[in-house]
Amino acid sequence: MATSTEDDNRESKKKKIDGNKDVDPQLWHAVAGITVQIPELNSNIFYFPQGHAEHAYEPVNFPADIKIPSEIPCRVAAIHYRADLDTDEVYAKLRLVPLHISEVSFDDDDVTRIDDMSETKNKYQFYTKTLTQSDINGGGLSCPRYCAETLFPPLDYSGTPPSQKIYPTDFHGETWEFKHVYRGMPKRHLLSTGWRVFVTNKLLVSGDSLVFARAENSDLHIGILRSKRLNDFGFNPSSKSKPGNEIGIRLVPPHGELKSSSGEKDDKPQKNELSISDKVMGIGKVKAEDVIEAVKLGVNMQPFDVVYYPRVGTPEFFVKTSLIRTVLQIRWYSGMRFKMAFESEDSSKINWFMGTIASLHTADPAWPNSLWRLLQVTWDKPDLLKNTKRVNPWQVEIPLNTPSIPFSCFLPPSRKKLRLLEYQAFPTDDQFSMPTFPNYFQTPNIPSLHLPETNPAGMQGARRDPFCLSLSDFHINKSPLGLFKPNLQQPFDHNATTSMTVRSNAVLQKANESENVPCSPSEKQDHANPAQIVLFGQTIRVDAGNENAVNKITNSFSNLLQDPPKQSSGERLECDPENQCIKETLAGET
Amino acid sequence: MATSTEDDNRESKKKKIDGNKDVDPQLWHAVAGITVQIPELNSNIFYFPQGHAEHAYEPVNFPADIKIPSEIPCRVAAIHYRADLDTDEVYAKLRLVPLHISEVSFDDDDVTRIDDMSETKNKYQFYTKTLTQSDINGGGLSCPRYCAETLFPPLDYSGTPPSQKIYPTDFHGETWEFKHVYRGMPKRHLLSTGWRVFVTNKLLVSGDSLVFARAENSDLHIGILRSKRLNDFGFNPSSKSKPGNEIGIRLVPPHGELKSSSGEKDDKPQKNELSISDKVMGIGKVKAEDVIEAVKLGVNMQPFDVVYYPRVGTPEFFVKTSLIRTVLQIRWYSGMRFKMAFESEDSSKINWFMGTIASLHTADPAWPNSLWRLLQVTWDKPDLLKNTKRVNPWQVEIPLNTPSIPFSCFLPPSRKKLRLLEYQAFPTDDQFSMPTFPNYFQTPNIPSLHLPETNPAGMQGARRDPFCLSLSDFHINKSPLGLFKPNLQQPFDHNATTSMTVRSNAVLQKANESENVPCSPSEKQDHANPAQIVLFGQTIRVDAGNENAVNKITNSFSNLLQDPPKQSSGERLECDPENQCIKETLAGET
DNA sequence: GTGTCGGCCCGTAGCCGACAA
DNA sequence: TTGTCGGCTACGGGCCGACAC
Repeated sequence: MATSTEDDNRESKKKKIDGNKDVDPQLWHAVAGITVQIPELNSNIFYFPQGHAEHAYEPVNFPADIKIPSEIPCRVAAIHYRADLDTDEVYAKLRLVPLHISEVSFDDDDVTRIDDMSETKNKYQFYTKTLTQSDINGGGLSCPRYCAETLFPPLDYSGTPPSQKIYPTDFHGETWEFKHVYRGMPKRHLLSTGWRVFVTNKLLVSGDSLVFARAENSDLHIGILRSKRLNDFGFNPSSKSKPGNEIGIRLVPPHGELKSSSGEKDDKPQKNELSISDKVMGIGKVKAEDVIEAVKLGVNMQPFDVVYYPRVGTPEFFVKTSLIRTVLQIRWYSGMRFKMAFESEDSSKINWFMGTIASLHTADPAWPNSLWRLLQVTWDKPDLLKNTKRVNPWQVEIPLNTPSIPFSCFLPPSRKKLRLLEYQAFPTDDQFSMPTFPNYFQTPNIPSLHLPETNPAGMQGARRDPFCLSLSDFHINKSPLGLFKPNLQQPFDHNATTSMTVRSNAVLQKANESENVPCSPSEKQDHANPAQIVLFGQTIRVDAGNENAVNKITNSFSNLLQDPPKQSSGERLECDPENQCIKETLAGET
Repeated sequence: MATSTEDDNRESKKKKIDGNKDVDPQLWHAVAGITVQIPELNSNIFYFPQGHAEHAYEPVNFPADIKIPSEIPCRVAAIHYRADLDTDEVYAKLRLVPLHISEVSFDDDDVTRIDDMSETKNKYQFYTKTLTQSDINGGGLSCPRYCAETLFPPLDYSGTPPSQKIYPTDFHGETWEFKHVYRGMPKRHLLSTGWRVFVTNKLLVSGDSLVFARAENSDLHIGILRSKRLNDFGFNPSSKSKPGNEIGIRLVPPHGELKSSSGEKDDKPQKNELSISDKVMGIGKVKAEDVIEAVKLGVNMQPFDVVYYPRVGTPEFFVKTSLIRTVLQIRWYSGMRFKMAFESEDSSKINWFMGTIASLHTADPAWPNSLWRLLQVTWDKPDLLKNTKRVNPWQVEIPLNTPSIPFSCFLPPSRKKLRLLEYQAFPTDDQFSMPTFPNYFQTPNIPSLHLPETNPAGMQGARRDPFCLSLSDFHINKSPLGLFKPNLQQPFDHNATTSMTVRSNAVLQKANESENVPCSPSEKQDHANPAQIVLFGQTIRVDAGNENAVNKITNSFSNLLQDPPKQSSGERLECDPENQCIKETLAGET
């Protein structure tokens, strides 16, 4: 439908008919946002009804007659990566299969991986351009040389001016036609004819980003990454979310089909009119009844589907079990310093914001034991984040060398085991004992955890601690946006913050080792011989690239429960961030 | 919002905020369609769940666990006349209060009328223009001289060319600005600047009608009457309703907000794109759950609200009790000739179609005793009405002198009472004995009816029977569209059809007496002294203008039950159509 | 190398009278 | 009297190089 010339017989049109087809996961992630992570197929997660409810566009009144747990352990049975037919907004549809407590694994490597290697491969070359005012209002798109020369088909420069047609396809398989011309003085690459149609059709505004992706077969794809101006919970200073709503959820009626400005009822163009970004960002996308239906099925141990729109901005409501385990291994206290990642305004990089935990309160009295938005926080720059008052513990990172930590949480390495009693002697009365999750950890196959501590002294002052993997590493390695790398490699000031990660590092398994700089950047690993380990009676195959993850888990447990498992690469031991950073356990030793 | 000049301080904008306010009933009726009638406030009606379900845009699955009657008697406790904020489509919201059988009145005059007189007054002058292709595609609206000179503010003809701005307000209170210019050779009135904006905004197409209304204070109003091209149940030959659906209900998903053509995803204008008329007409507007909710409340004798979009085209699902009584007094049989009113394609007049009752079958086996769409019919011109197979008995009129009536249903006047037994001897095996409604009629205050017959011999061949009021009269008198009168006065060929009305004539109370030609057109009535009558132990005040209705009812019953009530104007007695036309009763005499 | 600006050109929306039914 | 048509015109979309950061 976008290609209007008659001489081409490329397939256009018709694609909209066959409903919503899946988008390539790499393309999907390229526009989902740099902070978005979707659990692996078959991995175990905790599903949070509260978090799901935040994704609804209307208030969710959970039925009072059934007891709804604050979280439901599930297996991820299916993942569909898709794009909204109206807005192009990406979303993921996950099928979750509730698990009995006895079935829950907190180990990332219990996942049966299907085609892990194929996912690892970078099938695309990406370029992301944030649209300027001139791109929108002017006659065409000013296309950076790198994008034109690297991703577009080779241009015959003999023309006057040199020009060609390019035919990228959007996430629905629709093909668009643009005139690509090299002209001006000095010469530059422009997309002229066809660009206006695209802007109008996709309702682009300046600040939105365009993602070009060139597949291996030279096919060109085009995706849209809407501006996060009005993003999650008032990150933006001009946020319109109502004051007084501590969590900052905006409840608005669902927006219907998109209308272009020219289709508005008003005859004057309205400057205050909401753009599509406003409609996409910060607004829940699912129906309250869908949330309730999902919860009901989950409570009854029935499989259920959830739809997750990452650009809505509220956190994921499914969290890997391993990450929850990590969270539970941290002693949280009020006054604790942390940093948290936010997508930058042009969505191209991550901004880190420092804050302090003000208190630990459950967000909703209906779930007195929930981890959801457990942390009530204050920010060092409160004006920028004034509507973000509560965050999830798995969203934050704990910098190690922040001076404001009231007393060291890192105990000497000799003290291998701590009793709960000792924690209760801590002076901080906001100290939080996880109320529900110990139930999971006290099941037979997940014994109470007592993790080892190491001496953090050696880490102090390190410019980049080789023993500690940070969220920034995680994102560098995970992102298929290779072109973002220059930005991502300086996500925060390493002079000031050496980090203890809270987020799951299991994604490291997908990392390209050459980018896995913290340990031994120049050292190539042996991919030939996957090792096996035995953990809790389970045989786990250690794929190349998975060793880190396995090591982390096994190290975490090994000091407590059994002999150190076989190490496929011994030098990796000290690279384990959890071994380094997670020091405590909550349940008493059995 | 429509008024864009700065020099005016009329209120514009802002009106959309305060939700949906009521529209003046006269304005409302002007665009609801010429055949639409809404019962009076406080009148008694029967609510038909089946009919309500036809107004849903999705299949209605009534709960199987509760017994749902085919009709529920109700009092009309509130009426809101409104216009859809998106489409300008008019709709009525009625609050219905279920009645116990003992409370049901079949008498139009049990209604407590509030401000009857104010409603009677014609507060507006109307003009309706059906839009031509030139009006839509050309630069402006060709405005008939009558409309411009009668409804618009007086134009100063000294200009070159003479022109002014006019500021009509639509049904939402939004004001629009049009340049009204008198130019061309020969001179004519045109709306130029501003017209295009209105067409685009309201998504008008040729065939739609524009209703101008000038209020007494000279305020100008503008309403939209969408084309009925795709109207009720395939009246139009090009109807897109699916074959095989006998009733012809189209079940389509709800349409979202309107999109103008320019807002469509496709960059090419699509000729096959549905216009707003297609979206408005022939498509249910209410949710299935709303229907079910209404029915549930009704069954439990709780008040409930219903929303009725007259332009959807399926019949009203609330019918005055008096009309139902009339229906029950007619002996229906297969082979019976009838005529039925349909709105003409340009909505300006009524077309009458002749047909024959094929059989009497309940439309849905779930309601074996329902009157809803009881009549299965064949049409004299079946190609035009091929999807209208079933109609409600109260929708039709029975012409008296049609030769195809197999035998006279009008018995001699001396036979004042008939026994059911006699009917059962009739040869027509499709003869129908009303299965449920006798329950209502056998209640103490509505005794079994035995209505008088009069000799129809005198009526045969009458050019216009003074004793029989037809549907056409009804519409002439009811319609506030005074300008339609020239069309309406010849709704069908009086040489061929003298009619026995089936439709309620209670609306006569609103009639302007000077238009009430059948009886004594030149005679003015005495408005000074409202009379009272006693009927079934109830004192009924006979307002001026209500006498006809009261007379009809009282005459109908008087011969059976008690002494003739006081006649406020004796010469009106023979004017009663029911006295003339309703001949039979179904229940045996008690 | 690329964002922004002003100019120019061309397509078309919109207004017009001519003409005919 | 008013529907339709073709022409004219003014406006703005869209493409251009100049220029500056």
